[in-house]
Amino acid sequence: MNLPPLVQSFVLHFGEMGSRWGINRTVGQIYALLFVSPAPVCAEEIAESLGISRSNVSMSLRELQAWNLVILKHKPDDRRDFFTTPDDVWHILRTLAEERKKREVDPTLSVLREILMQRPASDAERHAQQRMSEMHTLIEQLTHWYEDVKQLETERLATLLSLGAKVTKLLEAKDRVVSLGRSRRPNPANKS
Amino acid sequence: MNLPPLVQSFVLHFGEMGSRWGINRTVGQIYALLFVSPAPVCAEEIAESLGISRSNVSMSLRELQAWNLVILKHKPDDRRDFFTTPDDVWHILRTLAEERKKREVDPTLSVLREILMQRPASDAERHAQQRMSEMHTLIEQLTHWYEDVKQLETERLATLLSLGAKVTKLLEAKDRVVSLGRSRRPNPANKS
DNA sequence: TAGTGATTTCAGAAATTTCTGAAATCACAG
DNA sequence: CTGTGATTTCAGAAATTTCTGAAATCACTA
Repeated sequence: MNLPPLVQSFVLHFGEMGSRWGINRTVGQIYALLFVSPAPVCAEEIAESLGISRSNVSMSLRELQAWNLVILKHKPDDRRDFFTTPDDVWHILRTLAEERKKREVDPTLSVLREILMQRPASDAERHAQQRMSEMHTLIEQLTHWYEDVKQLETERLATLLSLGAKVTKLLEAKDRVVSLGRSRRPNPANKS
Repeated sequence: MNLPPLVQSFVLHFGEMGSRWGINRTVGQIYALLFVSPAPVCAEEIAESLGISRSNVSMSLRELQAWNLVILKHKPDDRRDFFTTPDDVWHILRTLAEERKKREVDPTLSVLREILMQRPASDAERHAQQRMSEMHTLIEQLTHWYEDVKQLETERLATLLSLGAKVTKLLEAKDRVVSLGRSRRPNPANKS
């Protein structure tokens, strides 16, 4: 591996990190390299920079493409493919979230749903279903929230993020306003 | 493996899923088994139920304990350890988030910070630092948000979740109220 | 203190994943 | 068509991870 030292630390770290997720070392390293490169890089150069075989690069790039994490570029009068990552880190975050959901959450949800359809044949199964149903409910809540907020434009999302828990303050304020409204002009349709 | 069919599907799925995260098949299976079991289970019984060696169970339980995902229980007049998962799925979610952050996010943040302290020795390094700084900023925003909302009680958190993107509506409403207030009683300290 | 049963450790076996080099395929130019 | 260079595929090699059984340790009792 022959890279500027600062880039090398980053690449190596992503390699190690990669294996802590499901992706492997090489894939992580390639991604890191592309992320910090000032211009699109061709496969040959990746292999050289990281000191790995050409074929390994080919397979790892395929993997990254399956994750929608790299972009193909071309230069005029050059048949080779060049690769980059999207510029916008928010965009990258969204892709990552989407892909991980697809791979990790969706299959679990569908298994849970399937199991919950079945009729329990014993107390043990009845209890197990109860637990799975709790899990199912939680995951559904989380994915609904996700589907909802992922529609937001980045700017709004960032605002929301920076507000953090302060939004609850806002909620309280709203509640106060609403109940204030109610006490002045009580709504007979409201049972509480 | 000799389990009620419905439990078995769940356990097998978690095994497969496990390897898609960083944890291995056995750890995933054991966790799933404990999660749906009506009462604490001892190591011997886990080994039997899943058809794996006693020593493998021991090591995997150790791993789960490192993740704070299991609880030890004892029965009177029984020296053996019995294991369960916490009851509350929200609590489990929090633990999971905390541990993954600790293992996946924190080390990355610290590597990024370290690299960003260094003086770039070339244009390539300067550009790389620029990119890493974008990544660093984004991750910091996300972790700040996380540190903030994780303090909320579960009930509030659930409310927030179910609101989803609708909170932005609330923000807009607030903005309207604020600007309304301003136009009627302009604040000279406010430059905009 | 010796004995008993539960648990953990750990070296090596087994399984799985990752990586490579050689061959095949592909896309284009002459 | 034929040649050239880029890319992909894939069988097996290499590396890594997971799993086991035997031995060691531990905690407690008699």
